Amino acid sequence: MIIPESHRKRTPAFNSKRLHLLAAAARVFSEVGYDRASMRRVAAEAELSLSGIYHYVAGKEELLYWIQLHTFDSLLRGLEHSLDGIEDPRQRLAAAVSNHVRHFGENIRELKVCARELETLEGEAYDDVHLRRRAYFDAIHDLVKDLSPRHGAALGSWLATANLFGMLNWFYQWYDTEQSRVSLDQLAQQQTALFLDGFLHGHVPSASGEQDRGDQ
Amino acid sequence: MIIPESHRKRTPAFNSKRLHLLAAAARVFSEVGYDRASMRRVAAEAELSLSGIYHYVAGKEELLYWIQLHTFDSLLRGLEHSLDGIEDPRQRLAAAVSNHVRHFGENIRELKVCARELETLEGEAYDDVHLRRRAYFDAIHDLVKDLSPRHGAALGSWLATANLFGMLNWFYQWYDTEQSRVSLDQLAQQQTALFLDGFLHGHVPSASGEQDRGDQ
DNA sequence: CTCACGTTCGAACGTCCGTTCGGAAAAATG
DNA sequence: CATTTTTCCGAACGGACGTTCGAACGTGAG
Repeated sequence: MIIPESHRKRTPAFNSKRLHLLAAAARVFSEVGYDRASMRRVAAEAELSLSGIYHYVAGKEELLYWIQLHTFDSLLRGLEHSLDGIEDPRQRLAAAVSNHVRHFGENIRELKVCARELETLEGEAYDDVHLRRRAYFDAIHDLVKDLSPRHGAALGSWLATANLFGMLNWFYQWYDTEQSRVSLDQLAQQQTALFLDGFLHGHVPSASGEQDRGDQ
Repeated sequence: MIIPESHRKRTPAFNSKRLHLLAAAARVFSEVGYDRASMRRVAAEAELSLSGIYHYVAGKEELLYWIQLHTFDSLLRGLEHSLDGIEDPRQRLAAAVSNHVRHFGENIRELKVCARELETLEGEAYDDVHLRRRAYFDAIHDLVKDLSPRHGAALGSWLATANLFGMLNWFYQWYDTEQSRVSLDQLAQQQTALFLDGFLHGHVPSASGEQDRGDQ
């Protein structure tokens, strides 16, 4: 996991095939969880033989490692792009939430794996992913700090940010791609309004959305 | 898992010993996750032999089943008790949040197992736990609906409740019993204020608390 | 074509896991 | 006390898992 990225000769399709494998692994991991997911199942999903996997990655842990690394990188790059040119702190936070929700909607399997398996990796691999995770958290935390609420004894910005991540990351527990009646845009708007103004004062331009499934 | 609760003769200490076993299992499950937790490790933690476990439960799944059932029952009973005599919708929600946070603080291992292993059980066992989970969600949802925010096009109460659970349940990802600088009371107050009035308008009576650990 | 090397695979290995089983120890029962 | 039943355990079984290995296959370079 030291990412030596050994420079052996490789066929042109190598990288795209590895991405295909990672996507298949993300599907399996998100469906049954990392521990219950077997390499045999991943192989079947990737249309590869069991041993064929080990030509692209060194082992099961590395599958999770690359999935998480790519996802956090993508989240952070998307965030920076989303914030470009926006000055108003409120709108900047709204853009960040929108970016996060959009990523969740587009790559729900990878995000689910990231949210659920935060403590699975160990050693260098964990540290490596944790660095990205920390950078993303800090970036959002900075946005929250820039909001500077009027009251003197304000809510703790760190605690508020942690709770914001709770709102955003619990998403995968209840969001159902098929039967959801809220669009991702509406969802982002509602979550932004809820975080900034609360349930009592929050409002969104258009109609509200509801679902009908239960949750803890 | 049909809970036949066979009425064989049992020594007086049977129930307390089983609770001791469940607590040990909760410790192991919360530390390494249900799938990585081995019955051998649980046995060691419970100061029992491996095969001795099977005198108290039928298998590994039943350990998880009882932990989750007891926890949700305790949450729901605590909620009903907390709401007793309180009329104001705001204060009722505050009491609910306080109850949830207190349970988390006191039984963090069990709650962590509940939050993390929501989709692990299958069949009747899942349904049985899901019933309690659903009842708890509905109870909180009712409190949210009773808040009746002033604006016409309000935020969806279902979505808001789901996000509230996200705030509350993400807790275990970052709360560190040892080094936390926020008391559980302060935490509950801040989370209530954040949900009701948002980060911009929320305020709590006493000082705010901060931590210094990173998060996704 | 020939050769070298990236790619793929079937078969197998060693390990760890959940569970079972028969009997010993302990406790309850009379 | 004797007898029955609960409680506890060591040993082992069968299976699933991650990984390895050597050989076959495909492909591009000389």
